[in-house]
Amino acid sequence: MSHLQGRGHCQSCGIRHLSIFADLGAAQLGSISAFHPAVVGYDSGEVIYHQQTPSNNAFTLRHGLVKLLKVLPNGRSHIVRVLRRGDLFGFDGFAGEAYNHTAIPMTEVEVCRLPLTELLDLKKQLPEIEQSMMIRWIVHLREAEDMMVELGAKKAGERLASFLIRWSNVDRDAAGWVELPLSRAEIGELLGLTVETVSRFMSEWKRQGFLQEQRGTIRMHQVDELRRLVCASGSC
Amino acid sequence: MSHLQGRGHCQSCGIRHLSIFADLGAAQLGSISAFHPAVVGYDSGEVIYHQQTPSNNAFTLRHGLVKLLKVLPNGRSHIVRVLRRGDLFGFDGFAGEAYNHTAIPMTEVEVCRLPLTELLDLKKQLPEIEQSMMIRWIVHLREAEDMMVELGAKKAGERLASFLIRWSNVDRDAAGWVELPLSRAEIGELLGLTVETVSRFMSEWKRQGFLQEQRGTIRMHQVDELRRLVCASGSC
DNA sequence: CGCCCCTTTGAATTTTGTCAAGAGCCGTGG
DNA sequence: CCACGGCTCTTGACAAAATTCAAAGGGGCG
Repeated sequence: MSHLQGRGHCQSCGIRHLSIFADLGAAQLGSISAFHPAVVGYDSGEVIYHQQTPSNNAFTLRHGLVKLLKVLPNGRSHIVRVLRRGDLFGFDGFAGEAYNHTAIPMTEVEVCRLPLTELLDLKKQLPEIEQSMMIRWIVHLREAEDMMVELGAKKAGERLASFLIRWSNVDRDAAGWVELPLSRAEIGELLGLTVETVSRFMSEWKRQGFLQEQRGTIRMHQVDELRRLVCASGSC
Repeated sequence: MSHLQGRGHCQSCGIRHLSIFADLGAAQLGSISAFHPAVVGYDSGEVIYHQQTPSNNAFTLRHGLVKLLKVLPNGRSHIVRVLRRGDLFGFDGFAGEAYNHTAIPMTEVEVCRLPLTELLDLKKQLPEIEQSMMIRWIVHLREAEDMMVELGAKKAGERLASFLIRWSNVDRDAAGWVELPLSRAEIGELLGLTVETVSRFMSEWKRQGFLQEQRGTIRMHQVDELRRLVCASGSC
């Protein structure tokens, strides 16, 4: 069950450097000292907010992973984005709109709940926050464009390969292992494929030695091989 | 060939009400009186800017249609968005990034070329502009999310149908006709389909009387029929 | 241990893409 | 004015890709 964990102190927050408050100087830090967003914990699979529900709060992800997904009336669903530490989400209310997607943790998570009215005030007062949010929007837009190309112009193997390559470029440990806490079904929902298709390619690549996997952790053994094989002729 | 048509006067601009300057009050209009963006004309098929090129100008589309597309190294390409009158585009430079896509007119067009440095100043001075740009980014992000669902979770017929339905909901004349200045190939690039697939569905629907077409203009004769047929079980 | 969920794999089927050819349309230049 | 070349669009036949259906294997957890 979700539970309030208390009030956050943005100034001393451990992930402030990843948040929209990252660029505040010492002088501006005082301005946010009165801002104590609720820190809320959620279990994997709970709903942080639901699509088409009024958007009154934005959130910053403190740790864990969150998926943003859209569900069609017929039950099919598509994951629109996977969020990481420091990501801001749920700000549709800034444009006067309801949430456009549903936010669900894929692991245990902790988020800061930021009331939009307060956040709007802060944003107006502090140009650094303004700027930081603008950059995030532009970057997300770019990522969304890139994802549309993945979905629209590439085939299954290419999509999966470039997803894995992208994924394994962050948080990879010294030995090259990366946590991949997505089920085959979730990878499918993200890439517009079925579970079976994802599974087939993964198995094939494991057989060929391009990829290793151990309980939710993968290692790209031969990124170049995989890239060459699947992204041949410049599709990745 | 593209050609400079002179300097624009934002205050009296005919499409100001559609632009990021729409919400300025009489008082603020003076602030932009010194801002005279170049007005530039382009022919269909020219390049306004090219992906991976430094982004120093944003643009506002005055009339005509522009497609934003991404080309993969292997030549495959995908249309990421189709712009209409009043749309702002090419602002990647705000995030310090090169253009993420290529902008090409699909008709003769006229744009205002807005130097990012000047636009940034205006944005800082006038909260209305700030606000207006923020809302646009959020809305684009929502549209991008919706498009990802189209591409990832729907099949050919469903994508095409919902595209046509969306398209015909704007600029439809009294008799129900809408200009559709996209070739089958372009519709395909937008929806992640081949020319042939698009053509097959269109022909089929014309045969069935759901759709009429005359030299670049279409009419959805029985939107409900089409919706029922193709979007059965709630996919649209 | 047994249950449940996730994954894998196979086989059949559907969907979409590919290739090829012909039809329609339009503008150019003879 | 008409013929020609270069387009886009359409259509068919076939191939490839991906989904669907079905069944079995595996691992974690109560």
